[in-house]
Amino acid sequence: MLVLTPIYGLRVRLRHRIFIDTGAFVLGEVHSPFSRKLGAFVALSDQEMSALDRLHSRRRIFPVGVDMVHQGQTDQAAYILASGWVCSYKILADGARQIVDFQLPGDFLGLRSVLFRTSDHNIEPITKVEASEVLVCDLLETFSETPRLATAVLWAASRDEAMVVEHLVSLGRRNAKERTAHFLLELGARLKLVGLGSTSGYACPLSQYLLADTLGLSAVHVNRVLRELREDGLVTFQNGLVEIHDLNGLVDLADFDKTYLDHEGPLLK
Amino acid sequence: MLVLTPIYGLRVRLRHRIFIDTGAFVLGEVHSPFSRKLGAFVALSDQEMSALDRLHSRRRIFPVGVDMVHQGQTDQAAYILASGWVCSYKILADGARQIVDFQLPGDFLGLRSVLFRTSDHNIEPITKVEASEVLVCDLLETFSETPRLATAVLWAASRDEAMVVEHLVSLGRRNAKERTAHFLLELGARLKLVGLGSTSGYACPLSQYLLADTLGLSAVHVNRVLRELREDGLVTFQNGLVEIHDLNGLVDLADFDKTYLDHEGPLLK
DNA sequence: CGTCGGGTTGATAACTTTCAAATTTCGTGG
DNA sequence: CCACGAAATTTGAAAGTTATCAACCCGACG
Repeated sequence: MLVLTPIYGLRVRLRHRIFIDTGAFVLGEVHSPFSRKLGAFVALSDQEMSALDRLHSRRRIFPVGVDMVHQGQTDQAAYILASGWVCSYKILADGARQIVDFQLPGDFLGLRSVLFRTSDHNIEPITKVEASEVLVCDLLETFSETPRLATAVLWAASRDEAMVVEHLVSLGRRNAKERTAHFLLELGARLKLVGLGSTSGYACPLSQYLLADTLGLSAVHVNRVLRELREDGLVTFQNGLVEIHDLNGLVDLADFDKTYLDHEGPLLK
Repeated sequence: MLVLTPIYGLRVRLRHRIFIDTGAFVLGEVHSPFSRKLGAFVALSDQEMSALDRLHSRRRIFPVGVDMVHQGQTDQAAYILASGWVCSYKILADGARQIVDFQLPGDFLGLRSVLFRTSDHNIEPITKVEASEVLVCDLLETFSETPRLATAVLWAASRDEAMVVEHLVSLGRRNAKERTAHFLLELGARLKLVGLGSTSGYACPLSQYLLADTLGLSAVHVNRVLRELREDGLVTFQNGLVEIHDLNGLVDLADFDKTYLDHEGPLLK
């Protein structure tokens, strides 16, 4: 049920021509990352699972580099990411960019912007993206038919919010190394939740420039920090692959909240 | 109707014994900052106004320095701040603190934590605080009777969220001076919305330590930055009073989004 | 092949913190 | 009303962190 069949997802070419899948899955054959993630919060029945899958009807594809949403754009849609990664960011007057958050497969996109109508940030695909457009009415209908799903979505949304806050804390009070470590751990925890990674590593399509704009650093410094982390035997981030060599060391360095990593079963039976 | 009668709010003693009120108001005689703020988003009828005022029945007082909410605490309540300032913050393992957000009179407190049940941050009063405890059921009832209020509250919540994001951007991509300027402007805009300040200044009970923990700086550096801003003729922050001497200069320096400052009438008639 | 977008490294500059000490302000008890 | 101690502000000097500039390398791709 959870076998991932790589077909058209982003692929990372490694030395020696090994391919690693970063998020594609075949619809219909397996449950989506979205169901999988929600399933981690609330134990879902088959009926609830299929109610979720029905949300994935209006499938759309977005190419790399073309913004899905612009600052100030109205007529927002909400999406569920099926495969690929996107980032939401803001641009300052001097051209500097700050990435606020990434959305990974299984994440909801623009849930709030729909309510608020206008978006105050840009959203850009990092990789080729497949997403299901979700109409507000469909969502509400699903919620009223299967209320436990509403709980699960709310839970997921709260987690996203908590992550933005943790990101803020990182920028304010962690140094470059701690910040980078924290970010890599968090990414890992999120990916693990949707079956795209483990505590030992994951495929990651982010360039050092993207990392820099996320961590509030310069790309050059990100490079140095990654080297230090590598030399310390903590993590390796090379060729699109993050390998965690010393989980405890990293968690320790980053002051990472382990509860993210550790919940195996659903929180709500 | 909007006369503010200072009675028991925080007062700031200035040179020459001038007192400035920072948030007290007499309940019953005037509408609360909360109604006032929501009124800025959605034009409210008298009936809606009084529906709001009814939410203020369970009044509670919190002294300075005693946390209202602890990290990990369950059984959350939601509050509407009537007077005084509070901050929400996180503490890192090494003892460093990052303030995520301030709540000012008229702000909602813990709206989300109620849903999520446990709080992942601490909340502490900066000044003596008066807040109305709001029961979820009362809130929902109010919303169903006066749906436009739900819109307004949602609007306010979205604004709060946007502010956290903007804060994150500041920490990531603005230097100390820009960041400080941005923060002071934002605070001003928020206070103006509830009638506690104008574009020329406001009373502010924050110490330089609090500022430092907000801006991700050291207290010493905050002090220097404030001096620079003062010497540049932009703002003055002394004796609990922020005076904006060159609004355009500040807005320019901070790359501040003026739409915050400029909406005079309600956005939704 | 040549270009182009990453990645890597060194040298230098800019920004921010830390430490230490003096000064001012504030609250409280006499 | 004054005096005292605690807390907050202010300033200087030195150290640490991160950015910027410049150069070079490498693999992918047309």
